[in-house]
Amino acid sequence: MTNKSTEDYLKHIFWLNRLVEKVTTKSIADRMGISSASVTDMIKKLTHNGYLIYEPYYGVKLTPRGEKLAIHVIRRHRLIESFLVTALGYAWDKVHDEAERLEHVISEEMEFRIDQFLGYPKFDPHGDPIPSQDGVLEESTLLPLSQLDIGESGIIQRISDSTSLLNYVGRLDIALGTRLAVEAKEVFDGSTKVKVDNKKVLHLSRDAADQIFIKSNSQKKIIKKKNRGKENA
Amino acid sequence: MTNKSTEDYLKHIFWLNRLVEKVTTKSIADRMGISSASVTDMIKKLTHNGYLIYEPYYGVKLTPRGEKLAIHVIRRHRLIESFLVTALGYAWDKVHDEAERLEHVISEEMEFRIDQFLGYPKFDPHGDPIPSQDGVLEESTLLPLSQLDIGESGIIQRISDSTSLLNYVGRLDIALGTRLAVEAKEVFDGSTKVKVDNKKVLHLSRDAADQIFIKSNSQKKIIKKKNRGKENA
DNA sequence: GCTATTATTTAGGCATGTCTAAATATTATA
DNA sequence: TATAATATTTAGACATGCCTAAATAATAGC
Repeated sequence: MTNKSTEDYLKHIFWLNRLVEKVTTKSIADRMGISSASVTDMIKKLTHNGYLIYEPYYGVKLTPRGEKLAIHVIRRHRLIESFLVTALGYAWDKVHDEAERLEHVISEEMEFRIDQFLGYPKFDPHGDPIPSQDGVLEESTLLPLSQLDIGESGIIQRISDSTSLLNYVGRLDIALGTRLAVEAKEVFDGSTKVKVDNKKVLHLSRDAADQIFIKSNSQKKIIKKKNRGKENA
Repeated sequence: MTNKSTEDYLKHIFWLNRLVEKVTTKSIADRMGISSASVTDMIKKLTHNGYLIYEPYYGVKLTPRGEKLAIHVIRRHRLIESFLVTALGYAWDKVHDEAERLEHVISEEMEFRIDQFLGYPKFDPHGDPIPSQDGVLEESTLLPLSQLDIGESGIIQRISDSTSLLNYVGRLDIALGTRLAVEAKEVFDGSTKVKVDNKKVLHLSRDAADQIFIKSNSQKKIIKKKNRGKENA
């Protein structure tokens, strides 16, 4: 079996790869909150073990083997989150940390039994797609709230799985399924003014609006957008 | 939080204490399958952290703090085993290893939610008592099969939670609730000949008969008996 | 194109938990 | 009780994964 560190590095690298052009030593260090020197060491080990290809200053790329393991960890994470909500009645915005630890210790059998218990779900409680058993992770076709134009509206389909974000939106009383309409966008700081369910009006920061995903009424082109931050599972 | 090693040492010491008079460095090393030198090191750390009192050649004793943590780990282990059986349909003799890993990572909240989900059970799937939330572990009043006399019979209430034993009894097709009657006992090796549910006849080794516990029809005195082996949770 | 900034690696450490081999202490036995 | 057997500890290593400080390499800006 692989160990926790390996799984964590590969998971973070997998997500970084969707966020930035080059997954460099420093970007990994920043994301994981550790020193670059430590990352250098681990990159050597992961490369040695066939999970990565590395070119200094250019960055790392996951090998098929590395990507497979990363996606497997994400699958376990999302299945566990779903299970905690469904079987144990956890609030959907409180499952992240528990899953973060459990994802490294459950057996294949437990993974399978959870999947079965849940009826082979396609999405987790945040609206994130659950990778299939054979390692396929669906690409999202949803738009971040930050890309909706003024006057557009839609329903929240996914909210990035980050503890601080979920805490925040939890306090705002919005969740998956909530309908939002964009009333205004502030050029200065990129914040968005939205009307919630035709009632309350909220101001969401650029950061938040980047991580809240909408199925728009007028579903339009998806623009490849680079943001940053420690979202995802 | 405490770490896995600390929890494992304390758990093993707790059980050893019920099995042998003196929990020595060597007995811990043997039980855990590691070297005595390693145990010496860890005893120092655990003593330093207030979990143990140690006297060379005499052995270790858990402090109240150490015993509390050991029992807490046992509680988590047994709740997890129960949960895997009840919620995920695991076979009762296949949950040990999974629980062995999960017991070190679940949160207090998860422990509580599992307990609640199960309806605050008093016993796990092997018939072992689950320690209460405030750290009380019931003493068993059951008799090991090895102590029944010829002609006595009873029902299996508990089978020690050891992977190899459970594997063995699983193949023999006996489980909690099975009625056994003692037909003969072999003086030479301590083995027991039992009739199962008035049908099949089985020969059980001394080792197995020590770890299968019976509620006898003629419930009699409990004799403090010392056995050995890596049973328990 | 050179210098300043930034990124990366190396060197040397530390903590954890394990090992083997050798030294030392204790207990058991003849 | 002396010696043999056993238990324990010490010494020196190793792997993992992290650190800081210093050295080196690359990129960016003037």
